[in-house]
Amino acid sequence: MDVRAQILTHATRLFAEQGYDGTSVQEIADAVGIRKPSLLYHFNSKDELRENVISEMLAHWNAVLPSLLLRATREERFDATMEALSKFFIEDPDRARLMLRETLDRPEHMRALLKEFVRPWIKLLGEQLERAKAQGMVQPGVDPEAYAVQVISMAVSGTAVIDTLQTILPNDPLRGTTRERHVRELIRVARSSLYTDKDAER
Amino acid sequence: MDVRAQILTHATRLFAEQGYDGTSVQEIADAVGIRKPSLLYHFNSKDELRENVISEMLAHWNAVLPSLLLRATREERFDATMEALSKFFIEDPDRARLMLRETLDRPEHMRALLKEFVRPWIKLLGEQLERAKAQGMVQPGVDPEAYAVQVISMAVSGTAVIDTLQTILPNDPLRGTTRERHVRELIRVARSSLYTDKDAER
DNA sequence: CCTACCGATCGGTAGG
DNA sequence: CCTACCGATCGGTAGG
Repeated sequence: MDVRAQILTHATRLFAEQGYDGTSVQEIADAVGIRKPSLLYHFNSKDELRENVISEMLAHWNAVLPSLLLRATREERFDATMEALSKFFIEDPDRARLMLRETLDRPEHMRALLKEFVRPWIKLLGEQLERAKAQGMVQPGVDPEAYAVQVISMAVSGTAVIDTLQTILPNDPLRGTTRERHVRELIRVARSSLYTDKDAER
Repeated sequence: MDVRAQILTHATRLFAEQGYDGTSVQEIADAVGIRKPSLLYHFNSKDELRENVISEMLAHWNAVLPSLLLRATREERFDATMEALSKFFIEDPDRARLMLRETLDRPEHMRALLKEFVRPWIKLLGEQLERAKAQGMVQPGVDPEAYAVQVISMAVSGTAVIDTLQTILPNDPLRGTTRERHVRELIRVARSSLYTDKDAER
């Protein structure tokens, strides 16, 4: 792996764990095993490094998520899609944490990113749900776009904090680990609050 | 208002907006209108100030939330309770943002706080839902404790990021503002994924 | 609650 | 990619 990629990897991890202001350039350089000025040769400033970390992550999302969301049209594929969406974040909680931190630290920047990368998908999903609603497949009370936003935000923020919630949602021999219980309940909640056909559950 | 309270107020706001590491003691002192060493006379260190900010907020919670959660037993009161819970966070989004930041920045500390202040309520709520489930009032698929955690985490993190989500969930003349749509959908999702009696909706 | 001051660390630059 | 170094700011202390 070349140095640039190594810097991005360690910066992503440290920014997610400690935040941008809580992480020094020195710390990242130490993790990579180079001197601070060497790092600043590859990325001209700490801020430029942060922007590259974010945009690299969004690029990864854009390569994976679209194919996931497109499958969400049909009910029988809903479980699979939600599960994949959760898995995408759970397999690397740093993704969710970084997004959440950027939302808290630079709301205006995040607004621009959401508008460009997420809004089109919400709109598409909203339209599909609107049609399903007209056909009576979706509960009449549903606000399709608000629902879509709700579910995505549940998946992201849920994943970001799940390890900390372990204390209040213990492992259960019958129900599985905290993570399993949390993901299963997330999918169940999302599912049973959407479709009309309640018998299709489980 | 005495100086101590002023310091806490401004520190709460600034920590919520910019984070602990993103806020200097100087900045807080400026907001209050005193010199930095004067602030450090009231709170011996920045860390001590942070601890006071957090514990003051938890004290506020503990004065308000218990009475809310106790009302959650009966279905007919569910809407009112969820609405009050959402309103509690929405009326001052800094509360939610601060909690979320503390969870990201100091997960071990937050774990201790959750264990002490939140876990008992989750357990109680879980037991009540378990009984309601035995009576057939609650859907068979529900994991009561996981559900309770899910709903609270939805309310907290949803509130923390709602202003930023405005871009992807626009105001709608028919459905109201972003906040209204978000809160309404949150309540609908929480409600319709819990009870058996679907006709009681709306 | 203030002035004056401290060592440590911050992001970043010069020059090779 | 390194050594050497910069001014600015950090949290915090002494002393009144």
